[in-house]
Amino acid sequence: MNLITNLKESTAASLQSLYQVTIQPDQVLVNATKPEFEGDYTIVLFAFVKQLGKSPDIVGNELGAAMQKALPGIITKYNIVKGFLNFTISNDYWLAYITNLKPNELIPAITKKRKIMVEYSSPNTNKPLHLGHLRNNFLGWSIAEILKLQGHEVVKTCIVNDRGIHICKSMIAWQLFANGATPSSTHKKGDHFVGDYYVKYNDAFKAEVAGLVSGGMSQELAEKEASIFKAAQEMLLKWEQGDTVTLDLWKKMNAWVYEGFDVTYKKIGSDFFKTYYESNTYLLGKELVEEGLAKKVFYQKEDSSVWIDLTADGLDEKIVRRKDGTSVYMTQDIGLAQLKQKEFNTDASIYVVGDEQNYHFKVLKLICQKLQQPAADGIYHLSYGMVELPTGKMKSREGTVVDADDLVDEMIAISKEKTETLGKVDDFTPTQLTELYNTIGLGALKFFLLRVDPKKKMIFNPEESIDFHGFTGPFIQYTHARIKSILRKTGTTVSLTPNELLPLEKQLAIELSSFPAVVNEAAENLDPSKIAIYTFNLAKLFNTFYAELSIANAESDVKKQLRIQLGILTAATIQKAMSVLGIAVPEQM
RNA sequence: GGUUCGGUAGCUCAGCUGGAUAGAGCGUCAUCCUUCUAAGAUGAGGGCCAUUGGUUCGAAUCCAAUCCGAAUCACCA
Repeated sequence: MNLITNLKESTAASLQSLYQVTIQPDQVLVNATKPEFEGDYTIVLFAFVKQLGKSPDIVGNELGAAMQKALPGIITKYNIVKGFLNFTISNDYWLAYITNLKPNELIPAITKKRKIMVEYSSPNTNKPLHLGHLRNNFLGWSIAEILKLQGHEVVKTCIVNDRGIHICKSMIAWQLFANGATPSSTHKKGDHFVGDYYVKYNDAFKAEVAGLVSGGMSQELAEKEASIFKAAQEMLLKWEQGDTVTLDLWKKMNAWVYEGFDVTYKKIGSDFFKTYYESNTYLLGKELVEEGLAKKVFYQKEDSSVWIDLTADGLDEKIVRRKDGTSVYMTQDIGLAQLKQKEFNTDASIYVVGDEQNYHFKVLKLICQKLQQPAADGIYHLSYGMVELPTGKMKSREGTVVDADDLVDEMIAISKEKTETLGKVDDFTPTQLTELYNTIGLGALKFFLLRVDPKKKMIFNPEESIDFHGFTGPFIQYTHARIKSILRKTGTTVSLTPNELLPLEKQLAIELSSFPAVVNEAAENLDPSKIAIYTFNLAKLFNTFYAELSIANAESDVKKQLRIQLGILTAATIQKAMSVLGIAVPEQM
């Protein structure tokens, strides 16, 4: 059993037998003891003191003695300072812990396995991926891996927004301005090629509107009357009517985009078990509306449009079917939610979508619950904040975005440059070097985007390149490479039983022991940053350990073997933790 | 205006189910490579935790009000 859980339960049991009070183990607060006090773990006594009407010193002493008796061989001593009960855990406990821990069994299997869908990425086929998509992809992929590490079954999905007026805009612009150019004729990546025409559309549109406005038309009217906009609208209509010429163009241009996306996804390591296309799902939800009307969850207005009244839940009225009988975004999404649940029989469904859609998902979940859809309670919106530039928001139509491909390439180029300057990998083959540059460049980028709380918006300054020192991916990768370098020299065979433990060795053991709890926390909060922070702290601690104590030239063989074991476990924990962030750790760098 | 989310060091961020003297990284300054990889370590400096009031033995953390910022409140997706 986990030591902290053990301490909590033991505290509750001791309080019960000492004072006949019932306290839930969860209510016992166990902290790591602050370095300036003696001990390893601290129990805060104030909570019980009040209830018992005794002084903290008396409760502390009685509880401390009882705990020591209850956990023989684990608690060696205790002290009380101002209402804090500090326990010192025996070295033997930690030595046994280290000796018995297996590098491939760091995370205990959970008992309640669930089937969870994670939907992420959600690209539009009118533009290439940008920095915001990267945050989405890394978050989605990572949370899926964290849940898998815990033992859950995870289905990664992607919904591609491949239809609509915005797609028609780039199609129109291509017809008008491309002269039959293609990605291969211009040597451009397909998604970038198409994205350029989306920008061209907006330029032409703006110019046309400006012309109309200077001719005396109001801005609002000009935006509706611009011929290029009307052409896009007309195209959407043709698309919906199944016009073959339009559909062919649409298929052709989308194919270019997918070719480009594939390259990017492969590079950044995103993968999906199933991809849904909005062109296939946008009509979903029709029967659902009927069902909702029958269940009296929805109601119909005079103009025959269908609505749901959520005012009792503190929200608004929401339309679910237009008067012309077509379904809206919300209805499609409910339909898709139902489809996904049926297809995969999921217990829970996580949507990785930006926080501008918080309201949408709140409503989505509520409607699914009211319709009594299975697993409606298992809908979670992993809401993340925008990535902004120092100048403000990124806008695709204005071309002020940090492009995903460009950024990835730049990170890899920087890692190449730095690696060459340091000159530590002269024995690598060209293939190994390419792989290493990718590993480090992507590691820096992924760590940068995953180390902060997902729900907070973050600012990215393209002028300052992403760091390779300190709280970064490469720092952790470096620590791993360092450990592996030592282990290559010392070997990894451990046979002697250790018998003493220095403070730094103990600190490492304690840090290692908290990994499963960190994974749990990350999974419960859908927050990979918890793992990023933990891994950084572990690496930092190891580096201090490394600077203070020698492994290869330890004081004795027993010490050497103990430290080899600590090295093995630290490397394994770093590797595992980084792997769920999507970051590989090199053997040498 | 309603709802939701933010405001912590010069910058980027932890800490938020209340607990001991508020922590990292970057940047600045100073030390440490003839001993396991210096993408490292050690130290210094840097704070009215937005403001005010409340609850409490104890508040960055909880409550209320105020100020500042963002998102949303589409028959767009």
